[in-house]
Amino acid sequence: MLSERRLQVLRAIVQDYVGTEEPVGSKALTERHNLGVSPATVRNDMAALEDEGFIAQPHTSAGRIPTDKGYRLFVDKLAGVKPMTAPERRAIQNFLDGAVDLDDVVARTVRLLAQLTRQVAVVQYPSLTRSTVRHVELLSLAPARVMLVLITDTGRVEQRMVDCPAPFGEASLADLRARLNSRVAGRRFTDVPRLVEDLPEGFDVEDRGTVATVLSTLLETLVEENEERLMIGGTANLTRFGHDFPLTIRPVLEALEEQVVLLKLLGEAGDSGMTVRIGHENAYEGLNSTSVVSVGYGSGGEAVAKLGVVGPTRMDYPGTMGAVRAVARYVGQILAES
Amino acid sequence: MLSERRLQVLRAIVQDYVGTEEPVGSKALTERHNLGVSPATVRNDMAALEDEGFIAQPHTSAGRIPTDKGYRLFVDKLAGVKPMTAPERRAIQNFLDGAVDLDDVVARTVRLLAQLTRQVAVVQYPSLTRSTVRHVELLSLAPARVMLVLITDTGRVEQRMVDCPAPFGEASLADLRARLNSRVAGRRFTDVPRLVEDLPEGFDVEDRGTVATVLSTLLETLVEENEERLMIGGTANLTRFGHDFPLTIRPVLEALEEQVVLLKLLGEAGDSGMTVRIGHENAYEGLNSTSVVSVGYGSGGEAVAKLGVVGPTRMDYPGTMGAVRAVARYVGQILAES
DNA sequence: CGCTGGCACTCGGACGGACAGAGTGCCAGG
DNA sequence: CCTGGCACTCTGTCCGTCCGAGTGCCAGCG
Repeated sequence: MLSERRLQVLRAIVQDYVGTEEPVGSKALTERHNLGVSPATVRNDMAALEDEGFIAQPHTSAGRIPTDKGYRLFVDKLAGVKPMTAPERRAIQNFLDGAVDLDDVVARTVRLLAQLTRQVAVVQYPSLTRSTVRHVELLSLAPARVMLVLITDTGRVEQRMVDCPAPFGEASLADLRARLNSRVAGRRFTDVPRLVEDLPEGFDVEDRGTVATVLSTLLETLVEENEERLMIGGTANLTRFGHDFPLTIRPVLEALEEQVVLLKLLGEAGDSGMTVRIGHENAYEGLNSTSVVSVGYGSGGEAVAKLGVVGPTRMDYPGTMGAVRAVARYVGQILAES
Repeated sequence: MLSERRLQVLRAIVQDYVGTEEPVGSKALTERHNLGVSPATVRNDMAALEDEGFIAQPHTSAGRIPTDKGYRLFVDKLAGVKPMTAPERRAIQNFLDGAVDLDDVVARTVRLLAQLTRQVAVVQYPSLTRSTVRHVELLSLAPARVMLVLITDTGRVEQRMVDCPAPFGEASLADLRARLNSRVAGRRFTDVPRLVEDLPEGFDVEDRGTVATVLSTLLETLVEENEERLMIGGTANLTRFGHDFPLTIRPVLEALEEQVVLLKLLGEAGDSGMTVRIGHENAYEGLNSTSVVSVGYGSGGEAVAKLGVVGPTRMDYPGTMGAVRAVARYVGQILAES
């Protein structure tokens, strides 16, 4: 077990390194933090911390920088979450309150997060699978062509074109619309398949094919995982990443373009509470020199989607975590109101 | 006027510089292109081209690189558009054919363009203002709450929540829906305001307020320019930009995040045919070291939106223009089919 | 036993001069 | 008008030196 002072030394190293981006030496440490001991003592502590794998030196006779393991300890034990100041809270609320629809909420959230943290922000659209159905609408566009519109409690709208095997009258359509809504409105998406299972049986033989087609399209829409959408922003902040650009930045940009990767990343994060993945803790290799801070948000008590930021492992964890948590909270409120 | 050979020299300089990214000297030119003259002659031509402002040297005694003006001449007079090869055409078609809805078409187009050109791709969603209305749907979500869904001929769907000043019955809603659609279905967006002007007059006094509210929301949706959406991709290609990263790349990333800037950029481009904006020809300062190649695309003869790529001024213009044109053509076909 | 000051050592980054190579401009001659 | 030749200029690179920051270790002190 590490002594109290050694933990303080680690904390000081992380803080200084995050601030200066340069390896920090024993002398600078004692000058900037009054640890009450001499550089020589700090050197001994540093050697111990290095043995344990919390810090490393880029070259012999250079200062130390934290390792992923060091950041992990810092986040877990040495630092809290820095709460937003009152003006910041007001700014967040004002900014989000102006949103006119779901797209706008998400867009504003991305901008806000990117600005607050000065990092890359990622916001997932409220997930279909955890939402409930508000309404299902069927529109006849042509005799054998129906548009299916699905509206969720979070305001998200999905639409699909359905080519029917046989012409489908307005009356039948109205009938289907009514029956469908009476069964699924207000229900969770996961329950829908069970609820509509026997629906075709109530219809005339000639319409059953069409009903089945419509239903299967509906179910597809519900499960289709690749319909999970997300929005990213603040990529310009990547330029503040480090000195060796092309190599570091490229895989990150690539990862950000692969929505699948990002969704997986957010998906792997814990369901409740804030998750911080540091450097190599990220399964995706291109993000090995980044940290991801994410948290669920939702309109009620339950999380319907996640949001977070991607930044260099050398980031201000307390501040970032504070911003992410605060934004998630306010977005939840906005969604609950609408 | 420049002699034929001097134009050839300029063409050769552009081609070599695009290929190597390094200033090109007189000797290298004569070796790689058989111009039939000696380096000394080429040097004289280069001096003339430099006097005219088509090329420049980064330092005394370095090779020459083309200026924006040089690229302009190259694009206008010296190079054509390189057509896609047959396999490339097939690949484009195959890739786009798999799309399931409008979002998917746009997403695939972005990926495709980014891959083909190895640059940043920008695709604008089919514009509302130039489209026609396919259907307007009204859904009652609560006694005084209506959802307005607008479906366009290009498959785009917009929805808006409307808070009514007074409760609005199902019968009235159905009435409004029917009257509204009979007037606007199949019409161009720009005609809609005129067509619905006197609509509230046909309703009971107590419903008129609600009808007016719904209509004004509809009109808002139609004109709201900031609803012009676009999708970008291939930002990872920015890492191939140049050597002096942070400075070059940052303003570009910032511009790409400002959808307003991009929309303006595409908007300023000519309505018909392909537009190439080189370096300082771009009004937006952050893009002064980039070129933008854009073209309109549409489902019929008329363009409903634009797409293009953003890359370094040092780009393969013929190839890029070929790819952009080909993709626009196929996207138009896909839209016409659906 | 832990902290401290001192000391020798190592290494990276900055500085500066020398050098090679590429490219130019100019000029005289064909 | 083209060409070969020549002197010049500039950049990038290599190499040796030097300086400073930082370390590890050790002996001494409380």
